[in-house]
Amino acid sequence: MPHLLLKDLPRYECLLEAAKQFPSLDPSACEVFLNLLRTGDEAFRVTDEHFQAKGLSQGRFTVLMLLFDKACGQSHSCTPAELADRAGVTRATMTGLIDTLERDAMVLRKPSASDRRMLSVELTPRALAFLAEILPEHFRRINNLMTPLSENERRTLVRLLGKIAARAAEVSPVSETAAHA
Amino acid sequence: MPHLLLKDLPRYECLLEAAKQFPSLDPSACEVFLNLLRTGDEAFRVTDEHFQAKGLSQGRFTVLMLLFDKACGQSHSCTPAELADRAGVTRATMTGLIDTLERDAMVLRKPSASDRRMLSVELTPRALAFLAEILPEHFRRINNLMTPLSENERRTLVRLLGKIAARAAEVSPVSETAAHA
DNA sequence: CTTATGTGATTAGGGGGCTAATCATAAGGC
DNA sequence: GCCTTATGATTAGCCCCCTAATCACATAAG
Repeated sequence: MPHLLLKDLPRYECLLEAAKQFPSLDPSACEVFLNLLRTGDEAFRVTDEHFQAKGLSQGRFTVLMLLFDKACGQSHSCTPAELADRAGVTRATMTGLIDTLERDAMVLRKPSASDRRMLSVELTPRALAFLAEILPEHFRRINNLMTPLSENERRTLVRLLGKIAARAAEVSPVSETAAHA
Repeated sequence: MPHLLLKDLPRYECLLEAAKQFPSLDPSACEVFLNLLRTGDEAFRVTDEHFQAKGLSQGRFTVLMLLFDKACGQSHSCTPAELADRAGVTRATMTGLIDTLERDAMVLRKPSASDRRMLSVELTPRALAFLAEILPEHFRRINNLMTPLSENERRTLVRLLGKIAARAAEVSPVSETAAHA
């Protein structure tokens, strides 16, 4: 779901104007920031539109992909805690996602033999068929979105985004509290 | 609030591997896509962290900024419909946002004199003082996030993001249905 | 004037995030 | 063995987003 954002980005001249009122405002930094958030949202929307048409949310898609990745490896299952950790959501949220996926017969909860506190979550055959149906179109949408960029531009973009992401990780590291809770 | 996303991006080799299974998967396009969404989320988090500490959400901040922009111009107020339109959310959502802002004494609802269906929403002095307090730190955080990029790199990044955003607007234009509902 | 239609705001109900609290089971110290 | 502590999953309750339905008022047609 897109973040709430100004639909019309402030124009550069407006930023220069506002900078007079707020000395700490750096117009070029703000411009990058606003464009980054908006483009991220637009890109998200392109794929989310497809998911919604198929009755999927981004959260449910992520869970299915994590389990699909597991299924391609050796282990066929995963605990809710591991899924929450890898998806970057709380365990409470993962409980809710698994609830709706189970209701839609996409996953199965199975008790763990070794530790009776734990569950193991598995994809159903229905989920595998569903993913095989939607993934090609998903990738096509991503390709289509990126067609305006040459291979060279893609490398540049990834490099510049990486600089920002690395800086963000320094400035406000993802808290480890969730993992300990 | 960040989109639910894989915390650990698939590495490039994994994308190449997965491409064998899905012919429609273009590794470089996917790489840009995943980095864009993740970096957008990280950037969002840097500012949202600050907002949350001040008891603000992104949605409420956007509404305050829209009204603040109005207040800097001539008109001191705005209808909920206009706010919803400019923020890119539904009117129902805007009703909820205004509810919580009014509860926190940040905005006032006033009946319109000319049309008794309409309201006008105004910032309170408390909101103005609040914005004056938090905005400098908000801009500082954005500057800090962008320090790794030179002015040249910023221009490049904005240009490349613009290409994607333009493509997204072509591929899946923002529906006008919300405005008509 | 009366009625149909359009438009502003709201409400009702659902999804999906979150935190904090709860409950069952494990594991370790005495 | 028993009690404390830690950890897995869940529940309860909040916020913010959505769509669809509702209500009040304006406006135009007959």
